[in-house]
Amino acid sequence: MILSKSFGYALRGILYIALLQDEERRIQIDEIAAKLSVPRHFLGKILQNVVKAGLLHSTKGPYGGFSLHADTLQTPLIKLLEVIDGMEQFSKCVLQLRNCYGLNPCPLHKDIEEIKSKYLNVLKQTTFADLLTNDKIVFIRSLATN
Amino acid sequence: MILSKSFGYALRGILYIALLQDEERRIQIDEIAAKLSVPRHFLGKILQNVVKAGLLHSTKGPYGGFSLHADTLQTPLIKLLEVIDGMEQFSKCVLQLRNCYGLNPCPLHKDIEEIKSKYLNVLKQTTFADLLTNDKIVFIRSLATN
DNA sequence: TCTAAAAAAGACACTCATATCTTTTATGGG
DNA sequence: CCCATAAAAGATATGAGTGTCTTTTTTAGA
Repeated sequence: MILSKSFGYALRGILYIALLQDEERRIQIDEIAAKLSVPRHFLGKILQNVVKAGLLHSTKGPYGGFSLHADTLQTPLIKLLEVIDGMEQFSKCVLQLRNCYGLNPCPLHKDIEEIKSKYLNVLKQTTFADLLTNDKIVFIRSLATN
Repeated sequence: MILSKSFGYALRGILYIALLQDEERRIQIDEIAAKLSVPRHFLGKILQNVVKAGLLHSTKGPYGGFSLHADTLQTPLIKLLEVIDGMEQFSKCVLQLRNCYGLNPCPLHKDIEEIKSKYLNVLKQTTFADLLTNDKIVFIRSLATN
């Protein structure tokens, strides 16, 4: 799997918050989990890490919940991947060989490096904002597990 | 991870056999596991599936071991991926959404489909033979876990 | 200060990929 | 036919990712 399930939950959660938050309202985990059909407590743990990483803000207690930081929408997806899955998949050889580089590349080295680099570019160049189209209703549908 | 550990073991095993087998000699699992530094019994189970899938031949008993079928070298890598990891990663949405297609694509749909398709093409177009360069010594080094 | 609401944190369970060890089955050669 | 060899098969273990449930901490408002 290219992206972990956790990454998918995190991304969908962030986009949902981005769409529905406003000055007055923070978004609660119960609402996100319900609307996206995602396991509530598991999502909680994931968003917790996103908060620690500074991509989300959270407050406890009544009227609490999650909201985006000012600059989160301008953040590239790679930042989220770092937080959730880590970057090992990019640094490590696909065949998991320790000395795969330079004069001793693994048989798949060249072809796979090319794909990895295209993939990395997408994640570096795409921001959360780039994913938010203007048809909100359709978009929210596209976030639900359905 | 794009390719599973098992896939790496299987590919390396097949290439090792391809390089060192001849009319007289079949290659034993003990030798492969030792030379590639791969867990012996785990590799056994993996190659067993490769045999069932018809990409390898095996014989038990003295002078037994593994050998390639005549046409295995001309087989594309995708065939091995089907056997080891399955093709679900290509058919499923990266965010694991059931209804991701057409009018209701997930936010990452377009970009990721493009990468998947490049990746799929590499696996379809590359055969085992394509991976066998002519510098055998260096190549075997490139197969070892090291 | 008390209460209710909400995230954080901790404990535990399940599944799957990976790994190890043991037993069984098949086979070539004496 | 027996023995040694080698793969196949079965049982069990480990770790990571995923998921659930319970308890703790924080905070707004009465």
